[in-house]
Amino acid sequence: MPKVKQFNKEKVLEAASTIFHQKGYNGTSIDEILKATGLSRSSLYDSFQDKHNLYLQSLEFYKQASDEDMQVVDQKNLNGLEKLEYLFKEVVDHLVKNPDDNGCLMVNAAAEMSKQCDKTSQVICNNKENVQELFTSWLAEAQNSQVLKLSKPPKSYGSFLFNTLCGLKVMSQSGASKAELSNVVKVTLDALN
Amino acid sequence: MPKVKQFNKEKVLEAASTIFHQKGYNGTSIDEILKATGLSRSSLYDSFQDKHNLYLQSLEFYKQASDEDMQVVDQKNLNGLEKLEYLFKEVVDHLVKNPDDNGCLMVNAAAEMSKQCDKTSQVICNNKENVQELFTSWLAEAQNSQVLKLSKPPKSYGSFLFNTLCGLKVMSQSGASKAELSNVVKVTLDALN
DNA sequence: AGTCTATTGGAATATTCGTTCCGTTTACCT
DNA sequence: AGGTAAACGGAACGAATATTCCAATAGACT
Repeated sequence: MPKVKQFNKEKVLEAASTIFHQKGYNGTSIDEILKATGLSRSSLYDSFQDKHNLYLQSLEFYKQASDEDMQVVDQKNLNGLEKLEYLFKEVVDHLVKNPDDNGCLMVNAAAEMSKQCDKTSQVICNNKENVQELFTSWLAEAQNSQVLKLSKPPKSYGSFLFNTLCGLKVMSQSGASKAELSNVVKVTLDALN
Repeated sequence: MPKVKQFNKEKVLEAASTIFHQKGYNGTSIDEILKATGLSRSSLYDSFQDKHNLYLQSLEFYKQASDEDMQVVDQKNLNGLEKLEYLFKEVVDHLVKNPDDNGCLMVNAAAEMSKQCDKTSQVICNNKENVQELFTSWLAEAQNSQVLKLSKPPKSYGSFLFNTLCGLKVMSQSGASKAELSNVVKVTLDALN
């Protein structure tokens, strides 16, 4: 075998997803990507084909990472409602503490790319379905264990909660304070009755 | 006086805001703007300074137009809750009927530009405050006329409703159906108790 | 030890980008 | 009617863009 790779694919995708997150697809140049990832120009094209492909892989990486975050919450010893409370609190904290992150890559990708790139919109759509299903399962669990008494099917609230989540990520980009975001979460969770 | 302008500034801003809406700031080239607006290259730079300035003016135009839409709803002979119902129904209808529009320029600008351009984020922030205040006033009216009995201050629900609105515009970009969006609106409005 | 080959650095390319510039046009004013 | 100056059309500019190419490198195999 020849010379061995001097970069770690996961680290590269993490750095790439961070800069795409901050500046968007069209707002990020190859030179910026090279600087952010430490990759050489040739390695980027050899290993990731082109900018667009790297973007898609970065999106998938980001989705996978946030999936894992959610799995961690899911495996905590909490009831469904507590999991929701925990997750939303975590989201608000993260949005407030990392303003440079620029909200949420998935939301930004939906805004910038969903109508321009079918593959991007597929990732976004899959993410939406996954998160909604997880929320729905938490709600069903809370209902089964009599923590909640929902007046509508859990699925209705699942998409409602996902909608709130998307909203939070936009509002954090629109000058909302932590108090405001926390208030939105409170009103949302109080609506589960 | 010299030769008279062959374009209408409002029409130009409308066309420009449409294409920025569809393709974003970085995704739209000057050539595309010229084609969309019918402007000549010189007229664009003579009258709008540069691309960035045209973008800001387009944003303001868009904000003003949506302000006017809201004023129309505000002046209808409806109580506060009915105004909310009417507006949200209108938003969902518009999002579903105009998929090519690409959601909402204000949301897309928040995602793409808020961290890159202070002037953009000011417009976005102003819009947020305006809409929240209007929602809050509708809620207060509904409460005063005993249409609603809110368990929290109207302002709390004002930002909650704005958050839902932002969420809808992201979800419509994420593959949500009209039924799903309508469901979100229903759950949201049912939460006003 | 020497060959092989994936990896790498960086020059080079062709396009596209936003912007400037200038000559021409044309409606208004005196 | 003619001079004036704003508006226009389009060529031209340099900078930045994404991508390709090739020579140099260096680790793994025989």
